[in-house]
Amino acid sequence: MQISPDALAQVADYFKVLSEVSRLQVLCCLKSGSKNVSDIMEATGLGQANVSKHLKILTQAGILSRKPSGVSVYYEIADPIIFELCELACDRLSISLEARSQQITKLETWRKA
Amino acid sequence: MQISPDALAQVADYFKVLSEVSRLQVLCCLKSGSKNVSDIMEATGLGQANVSKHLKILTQAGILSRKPSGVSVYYEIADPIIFELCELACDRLSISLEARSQQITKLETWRKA
DNA sequence: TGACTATATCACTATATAGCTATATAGTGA
DNA sequence: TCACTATATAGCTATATAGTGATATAGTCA
Repeated sequence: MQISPDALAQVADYFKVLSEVSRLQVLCCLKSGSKNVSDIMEATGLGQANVSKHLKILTQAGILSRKPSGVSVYYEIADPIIFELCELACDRLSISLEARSQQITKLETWRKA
Repeated sequence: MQISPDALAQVADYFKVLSEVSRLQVLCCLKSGSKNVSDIMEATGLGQANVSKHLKILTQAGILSRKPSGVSVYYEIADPIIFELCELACDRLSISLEARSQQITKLETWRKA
């Protein structure tokens, strides 16, 4: 193993941030542009404390940027790379779904033979 | 929100598989080629039951393929895309490390001023 | 200043899972 | 068949964290 566990831990932490549905929902609803916390709550249906917590995690990971404006706070995507990551993951998922359906087809062919 | 939480859940699950140091260690040690469970145990230093569990998770996610051979079982990377994912994550991490060190530099410049 | 609103944080519960030990299963050679 | 080895699984504990309700903080307007 050439890569140190410490370095891998950073990568793992980064993926962990992206491994929660609620956070992905937040990212999706910010894809169209900057929003404040109330907007995000409405768009995602998540509770206020919960949204706040997720926003903090995403911001600390460098994925979102935080811009207070008057009494509210606007968040926006700081790092569009995450969408590339998500697309890669989606590609992989669609491939594996295809593979699965091919297997099912194969099984059915087998059963009929 | 256009994307259904169900679809996001699949993406989240995929990232979750990649969000554990032990599993990244396994992937790293398989980057050079197929290995059996004992080899993986030795390369990673993980316990047998634990390795077995992680291998199952990675295989079910479609990331590894499993090939029994006699009394042992060889695993190999089924989907090299994961390394692209990891590289993207690493790029992002190095960028944020850079940004952080720039901020520190900025702070120090400020302090000296 | 005080009332009001938006956001952040705290304290808690419930759930998920990494890692461990012990055990089960499967393949191999006597 | 039995003994042996490699891998998988079951049961367990400890830890992490998502979500919630209550509270704290900060900005705005009267």
